[in-house]
Amino acid sequence: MPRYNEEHLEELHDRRKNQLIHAAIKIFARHGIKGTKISMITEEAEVSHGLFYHYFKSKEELFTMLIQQAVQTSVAEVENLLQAYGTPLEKIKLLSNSILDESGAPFFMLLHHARNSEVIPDEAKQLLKDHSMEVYVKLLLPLFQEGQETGDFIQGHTEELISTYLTVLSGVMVLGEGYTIPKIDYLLRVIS
Amino acid sequence: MPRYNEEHLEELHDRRKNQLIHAAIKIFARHGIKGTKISMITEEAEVSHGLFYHYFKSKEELFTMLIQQAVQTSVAEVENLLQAYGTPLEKIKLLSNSILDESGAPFFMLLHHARNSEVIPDEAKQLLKDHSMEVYVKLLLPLFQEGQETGDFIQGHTEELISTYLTVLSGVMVLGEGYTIPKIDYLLRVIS
Amino acid sequence: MPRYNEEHLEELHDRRKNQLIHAAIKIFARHGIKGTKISMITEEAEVSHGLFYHYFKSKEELFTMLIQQAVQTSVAEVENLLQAYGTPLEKIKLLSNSILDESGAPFFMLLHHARNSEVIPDEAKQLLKDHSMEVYVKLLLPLFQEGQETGDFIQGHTEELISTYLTVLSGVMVLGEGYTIPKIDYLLRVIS
Amino acid sequence: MPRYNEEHLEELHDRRKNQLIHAAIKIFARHGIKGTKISMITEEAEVSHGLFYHYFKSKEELFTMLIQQAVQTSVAEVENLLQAYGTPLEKIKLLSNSILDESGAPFFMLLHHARNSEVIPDEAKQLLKDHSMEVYVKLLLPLFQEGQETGDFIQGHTEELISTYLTVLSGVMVLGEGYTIPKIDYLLRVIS
DNA sequence: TATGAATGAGTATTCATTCAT
DNA sequence: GATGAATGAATACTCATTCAT
Repeated sequence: MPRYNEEHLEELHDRRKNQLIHAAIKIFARHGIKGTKISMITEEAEVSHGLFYHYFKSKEELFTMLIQQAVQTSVAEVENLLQAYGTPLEKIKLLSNSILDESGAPFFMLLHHARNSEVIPDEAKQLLKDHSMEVYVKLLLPLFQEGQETGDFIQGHTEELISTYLTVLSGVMVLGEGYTIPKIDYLLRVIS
Repeated sequence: MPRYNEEHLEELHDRRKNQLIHAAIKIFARHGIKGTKISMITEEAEVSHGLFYHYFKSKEELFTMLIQQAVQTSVAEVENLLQAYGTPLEKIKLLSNSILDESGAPFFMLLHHARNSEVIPDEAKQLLKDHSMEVYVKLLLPLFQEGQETGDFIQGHTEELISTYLTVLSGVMVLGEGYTIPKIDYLLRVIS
Repeated sequence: MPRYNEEHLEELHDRRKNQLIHAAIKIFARHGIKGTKISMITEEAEVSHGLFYHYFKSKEELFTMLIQQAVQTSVAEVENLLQAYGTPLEKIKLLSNSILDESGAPFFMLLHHARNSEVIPDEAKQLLKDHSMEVYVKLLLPLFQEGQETGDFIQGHTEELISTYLTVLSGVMVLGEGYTIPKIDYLLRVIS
Repeated sequence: MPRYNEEHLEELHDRRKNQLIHAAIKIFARHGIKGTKISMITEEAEVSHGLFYHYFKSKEELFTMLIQQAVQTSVAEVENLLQAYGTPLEKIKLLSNSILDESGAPFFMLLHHARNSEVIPDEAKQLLKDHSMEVYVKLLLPLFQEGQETGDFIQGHTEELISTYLTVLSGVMVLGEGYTIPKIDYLLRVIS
């Protein structure tokens, strides 16, 4: 048996783990918790199903972890956006684009499944409760107010405007196969 | 020989069946095929689980039937719409409203689950294949062309415009709890 | 509602009951206890499945009753045979014929299923224990001894001879569809 | 990577599978398809019920497979017999013996249940249709013709003679517990 | 009586999880 | 670590039996 040094082993460990995580995101996003079998994940990752349990304690634990990551990442992304240069419209366009490209979808689909699933772990439920639309509305409020002042965005109830736009964005992201993601300029018409 | 008339029996039969169908739509819409247990449906309908199998052969059969109904109903609804009086914009507003109210959501969610489920019966898969966005785009094409001519709708690639609007509508419908359905006038901005 | 007199009603009752019994014999004979559903019996008798329970307490009770009848009838038949006129060979030919014709088969198949079934009621098990091959061997012993003396039958261990012949007869009766019942003269060669 | 070699694993797999197959033959032979529960098979094989489904897709699939094997094996056995040395009578005695010993019974009982079962899979039904008595009659025809010429067997319609003997043999095999298998010389009297 | 809707115990099957190798 | 055999809790489905009409 060849001997690897510690570092190499750890790297291998992480690679395997990421392999499984990526597979899990993909499958969970499409099929939800109940709809995905461990074997679907391990087949996607091209490992044996037994190996799953070397890296994660259970299906639920992994699901919860992914939800947690998704929540954290998304809030961070919005916060970053606010620091960026540009007009409010440009920033929202930036945000929309970062969501609409391929990588954004699994995040929304994961949350979507979490929200509509009977069986998600309590911990995940709590995460979702703390992660309602309101959080984003609050974060984006200053930006939208500024946009309404500059005339970038249409007038009207600001919170409602934000919430509407995010809902449209979320909906489009959640649809999955069989639908073409709309061009961003169409979507921006909702608010500008 | 029975003491009550056949009609009564048949009516009873239909009532029960509808009770179960409504329960099933509600549960399937929320949890998908894998996520719904027969017991969830029968509890919702307040009958024993055994009774389910007096009315349907299996969970899959019922699911397929519901998909079939949904597809048929929706096409019929759009066709009806085209006959209605009013400007193109008014008609689309009518259509949107009939979708956005409570009753429309389960239909979209059902189709959504069907599209993303691994386990749906072959028959249902075929139904979905024949029921792509294209069908609706084709149906609505004359209406949108007219709308573009009258200035009701924005200019540009008509098919893309229809497809975009339907995608936005579908997305919003699919989200389920935790999101507020946007006001229709916001959505109409996408095309008008 | 037309009123029937008592007698008529009773006659109707008996007719129905016999209808069900005949259906049950036919179905039990072919499919055994576990393999026959109440609905198979009631369909054969062309009544609703609910009616079954107006006449019999349970599937098991009916099965046990049929076994009991079968046992009693068969012993009686053999006893009658012994009183008949004719040589031993003629008598055995008579017996064989009465078994090999259509009506005999269900009896053997019923007993066959009872013997090989895990789930038969305790009462039926007891009946079978008391109704082993030995009973018939004992009944037929004098006849066969006489037959061996007259040269009708071959020499050898008499009980074994009887038991062998009855086994062959039973086996042939039990086969059911897909087999042609052999001509009796072939079977009689076993003992004569 | 596994520490033991593939061969070992495969051998283990086969051993388990055979364990289950033998248990299944025994139980199916006695109780038929409907009468055997998976738990009866797995208890006989001393494994958990879940393991059954690692090796077979369903109860029906296993049953069909066993029927198929039985059919194939039996035809092969008869064909081998024809190549053996000896007089026709000796060959038939050989065949009868190989059937009458313990191992032959389950085969006949399996086919018997398959023929009389309502619920056997279509595939199994087809197998049985192709595997009627006629197949064997045709195979054995030359042997019996030779036997009739040499005087080993009695004169008369050859096909009928074969079919009768096979029926007697089958019947005896199908009876199961409660009957003693007759001595072969008695059975051979039917044809010699 | 006669019917078929309704119930629930019993069985088949699936699949997350454990564990020997 | 890696594999896949093994287990058993959870769930789908069947069918004998009851009961309102």
